[in-house]
Amino acid sequence: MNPKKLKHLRAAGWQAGSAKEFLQLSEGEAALVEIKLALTDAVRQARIKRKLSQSELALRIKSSQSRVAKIEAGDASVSLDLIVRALLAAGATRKEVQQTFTSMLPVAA
Amino acid sequence: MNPKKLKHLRAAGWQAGSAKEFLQLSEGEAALVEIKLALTDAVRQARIKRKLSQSELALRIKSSQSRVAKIEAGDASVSLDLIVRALLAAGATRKEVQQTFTSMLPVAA
DNA sequence: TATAACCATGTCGAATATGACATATGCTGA
DNA sequence: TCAGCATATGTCATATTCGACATGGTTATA
Repeated sequence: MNPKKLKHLRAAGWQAGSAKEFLQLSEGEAALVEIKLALTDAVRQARIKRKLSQSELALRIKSSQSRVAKIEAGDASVSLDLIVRALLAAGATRKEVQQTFTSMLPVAA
Repeated sequence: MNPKKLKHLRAAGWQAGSAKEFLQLSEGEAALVEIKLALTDAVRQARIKRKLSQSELALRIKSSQSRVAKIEAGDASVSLDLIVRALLAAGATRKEVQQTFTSMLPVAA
């Protein structure tokens, strides 16, 4: 399975359920991917809202422009830790992070 | 200060003995730590609620009992990715996680 | 006591994520 | 046209995180 295809699948309009089936992800894995995507979208939105460049955001999290680009591109090599650090550094409040995160969780088990 | 949280902070690599050093945490770093703590608490609560042992949960995420113990202990070597995988595998619902967040001390921003 | 189930903690080689760097593309204003 | 800035993408040595294992503590049941 090639995780990099995820971005292209999404761009092509694939929905979560079908992408999950196509990539043969387990329920938990699929949910984690969806959570990550929601948070990476939030990173880009927060960064642009604050008129920060990727380089400026990279400085705040002591990382590099290329890695910020990978965060926003949904690159498979990026950890959830780094995504959340970037989101907070982009000015999102912890409450916003919590809401973005929990909104992606299942309503019932 | 809550001794359990103290332990978690120390495990996360911070010296929680002095307020001076505590203040050297950036807003984002502090927020990330608190988010992680809330989620590790949620993992344990969800696991126990469903009467799973650490070994059984470990099986579900293809990990080991020792790593599940470290997740729940807030060990610094555990990634946010793994915490969330465990949370999902433990069958946590949106409401449960929201309640775990809410049970934390309210923090401005 | 003893046996078993469960959990905590330390260690270690292997696997994965990291920042840095090079370089390409695209866009905008002089 | 072109210079400059922002962003995208690939590579790589290093740092971090991983599962696995060993081991000890606690509790319950016989």
